Amino acid sequence: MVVSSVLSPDGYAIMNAVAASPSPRLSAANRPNDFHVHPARRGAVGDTVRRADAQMASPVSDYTPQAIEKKWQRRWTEQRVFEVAEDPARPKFYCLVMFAYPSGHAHVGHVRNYMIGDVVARMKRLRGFHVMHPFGWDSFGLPAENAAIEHHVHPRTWTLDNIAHMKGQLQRLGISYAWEREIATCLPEYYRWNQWIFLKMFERGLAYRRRSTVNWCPSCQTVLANEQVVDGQCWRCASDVDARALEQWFLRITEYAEQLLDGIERLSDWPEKVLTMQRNWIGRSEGAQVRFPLAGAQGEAIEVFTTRIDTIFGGTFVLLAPEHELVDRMAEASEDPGGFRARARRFLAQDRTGRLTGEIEKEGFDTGRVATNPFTGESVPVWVANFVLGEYGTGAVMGVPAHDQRDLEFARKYDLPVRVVIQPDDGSSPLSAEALSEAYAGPGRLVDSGEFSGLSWQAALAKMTEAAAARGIGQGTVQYRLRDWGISRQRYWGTPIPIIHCQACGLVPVPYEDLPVELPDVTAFSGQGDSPLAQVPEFVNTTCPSCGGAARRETDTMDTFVDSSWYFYRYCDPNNTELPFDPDAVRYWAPVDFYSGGVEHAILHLIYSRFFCKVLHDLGLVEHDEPFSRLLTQGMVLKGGAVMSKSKGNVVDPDDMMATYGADTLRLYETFVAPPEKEIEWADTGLEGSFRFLGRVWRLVEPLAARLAQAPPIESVETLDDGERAMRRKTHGTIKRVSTDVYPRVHLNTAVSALMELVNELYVFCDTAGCGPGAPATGTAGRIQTWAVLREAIEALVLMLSPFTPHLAEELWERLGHADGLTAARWPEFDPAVAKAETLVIPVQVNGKVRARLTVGADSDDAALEAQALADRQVASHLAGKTVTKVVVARGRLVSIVAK
RNA sequence: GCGAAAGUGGCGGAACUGGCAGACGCGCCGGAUUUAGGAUCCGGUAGCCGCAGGGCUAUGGGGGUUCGAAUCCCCCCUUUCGCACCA
Repeated sequence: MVVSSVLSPDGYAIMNAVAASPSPRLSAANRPNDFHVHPARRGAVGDTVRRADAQMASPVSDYTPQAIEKKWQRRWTEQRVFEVAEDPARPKFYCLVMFAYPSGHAHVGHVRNYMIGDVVARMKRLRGFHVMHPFGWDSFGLPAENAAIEHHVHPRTWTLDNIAHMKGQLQRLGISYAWEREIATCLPEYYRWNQWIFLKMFERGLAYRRRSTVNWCPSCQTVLANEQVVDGQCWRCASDVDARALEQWFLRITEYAEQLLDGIERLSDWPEKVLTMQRNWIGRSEGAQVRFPLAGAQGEAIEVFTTRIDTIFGGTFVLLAPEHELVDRMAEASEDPGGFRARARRFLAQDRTGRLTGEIEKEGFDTGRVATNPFTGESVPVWVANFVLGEYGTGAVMGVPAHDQRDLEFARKYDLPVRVVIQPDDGSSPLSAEALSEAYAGPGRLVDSGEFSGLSWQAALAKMTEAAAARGIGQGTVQYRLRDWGISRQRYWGTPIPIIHCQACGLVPVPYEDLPVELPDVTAFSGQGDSPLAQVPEFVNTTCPSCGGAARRETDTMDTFVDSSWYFYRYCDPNNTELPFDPDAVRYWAPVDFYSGGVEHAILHLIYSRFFCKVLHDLGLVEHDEPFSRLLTQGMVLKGGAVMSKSKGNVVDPDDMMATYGADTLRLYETFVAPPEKEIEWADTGLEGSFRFLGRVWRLVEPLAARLAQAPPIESVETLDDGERAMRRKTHGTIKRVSTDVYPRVHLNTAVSALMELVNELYVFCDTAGCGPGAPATGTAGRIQTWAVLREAIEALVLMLSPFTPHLAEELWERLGHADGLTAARWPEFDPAVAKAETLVIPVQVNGKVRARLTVGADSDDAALEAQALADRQVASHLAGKTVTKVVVARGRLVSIVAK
């Protein structure tokens, strides 16, 4: 699906939106003219050049980025240089940046994101890889719907206009995207495959329905997203928000909990930080489920989950979550069912808001029922407690106040018994239940625990779990913090869930051939009442595909995280009308080799994508089992200490920067200012420095370009003088550094600084060698090889600069006589023989302090170095009156002398 | 509270496997050029002492390992991020 060729259902031509002219700010008519900062070129390369300048009287072009950038962007588009198709003969590289939510305008924070990907993609391309670098739009979601409600603009119009504008911005930045693979998740050509995958999951029992609570505004009669709840109140009408239980759709991600956890071990190229966050999110804990028989209820028992079965003899009460299914039945059987329920309900409400605000006082009430601790045989009271969670474990816990802080606080508050069953065995004084002010959760030995007394707590864990199983009162089990993924949204701007509700047949999947279930064209968005889709009778009323009777469509739409959980596969085959993607195309491109994006997606997006990958793997559609080989989480761009956002009004627009300095300067600055992972505080002042550098490159290369294009190749090393060999050494040293800094290290800032060093050295070289534009072909030194050396250095410079500043590089490359552009060029080859130093400067330490530096031949042996160091005048003066006890020679690096 | 990452000049940052701390850039100072400003080119720029050769002190603080520590180990402080009644 190519966005620019698609007509949306309401006839809105996306093509028009996408092809809209660039921002008026940049149109030729009103572009600021005062940009011209180089009225004349003076003294670029020292005196020689100035003299030459005067002789030649040739007009010298200034660096005028806007003209250059426009020229090359047009050429790249016309020649479709970034388009790629599968080619098994060439090594592939899939370079991905997180796609964008089309919020309206890109800001310099987005630019930084996309620049990291573009530098890597462009460099890999030059290194001979077949690079796919796609882009697209995560274009469903709440903001479009909010815009519809507030400004009466259709979400589709709002979204597509934003896409058009942002696409223009990205194109003006010269990012090397394979635009022919562009996708937008809000188009039926995309979202039908969300529906397809959903149906596959439904067939496998991975998509299911159950009751779950949502935020409900009683006044607007509508469901609210968390972000629409402000201080517990509706964002629109300020009514207090309620909890309401609805039947909702879930994806059974918990089925993959173990696989998702195991996979983390193999993600060696992900940041440790992200892996830790994912591990915690999955939250595996091993423990046991134990049944506490409920008195007065034939055969019924309360099942509790515990990670500390070793403390069970100290379990003096049982706590139920307010949402526990027993609570309702206990209320029914109690003397005052109404009061009972009211107390439980109060906790439920409190729990929701408590989660949003932070702290809640621990509270509970006695159900009046008792259960039996199956290990002690004692009767223990059953309470309902607000801090026990229905969704974790079994929704019930045993209260062990001596060894759990929350239980202790609870027991003290309600005067429940406390019993110490673990005594520390590190020699500290024994614990007593009465004096206990803090629960003891540390190691120790069991006491007052019947036959288990005397065991270490770890031994007891195993023994007692075994015992529970043997006696039929429990078993060892594993719990996850991870919960199933609720994907139902009572929203318009999302993927309709392809299910039909039939009175007779129940939940009936929409047949595959009827996909997509398209969004109806709702025009009025009030933000009130039922799900918007439920208000469209033509959409809702349908016939059952199974029995042909009257039926209703599901009116929930999908969470937008579904869209983003597999989009990277769609890029591999964006026009497929038979399947979400051709497995062969994905086999060639996937997994993603390099994925870069914001750390804010470290958990949800990345874990959902990993989940989808594993499901698609089980469906036989993909072969690999992890979607992203390498992940880089890039730092945010702050302004005034805050993330840029429209609401904060601290957005820096890249168009403003481009108008003043050009895209290349902005690109260079954002990669040079800090390492990619680090967050940065935006400051305009640094841009000047980057602009200055590019001007310096231009003034170095452009006047010499025509001459260099005629320069011969380097003949032989013997013909070069010291300065020329030194220049080549610098050139190849820089090639080595930049080659590894850009990838795999992705230390883009140090790559740029290496290039700056090269330019500095080139200026000095030109000055001393007399290589001005007016110099004779043989150079002032009469050496034709000088030009050969210079050509090698400057071509390497231009090539290595090209991932960062592609427009400038293309222009200079062309002027250097390469008519076929950088697309046909190859990354410069590093030659270790050339880079090898002829002499080394070796520091000499005496008792750990540098006292001298020796200039020695690169192949001096250790004995010679040691002798030379000891003979040094400075060293000798520091050794006077002392005895040398030890000399360490680190070959090629340093001599360290120890003396007393 | 738990987990993770990070603390280096006036500022952004560099130092790859333990081997010359401060690359590169910003800013600032000086010089050249210029009628002037701007731009450009050249030089200087961690602190302290010294006329100088040179010396001393410095990578959040304190200990340790080592011939040698920004880097490794222990303790502490600070900051940022993530999760948080998870049984």
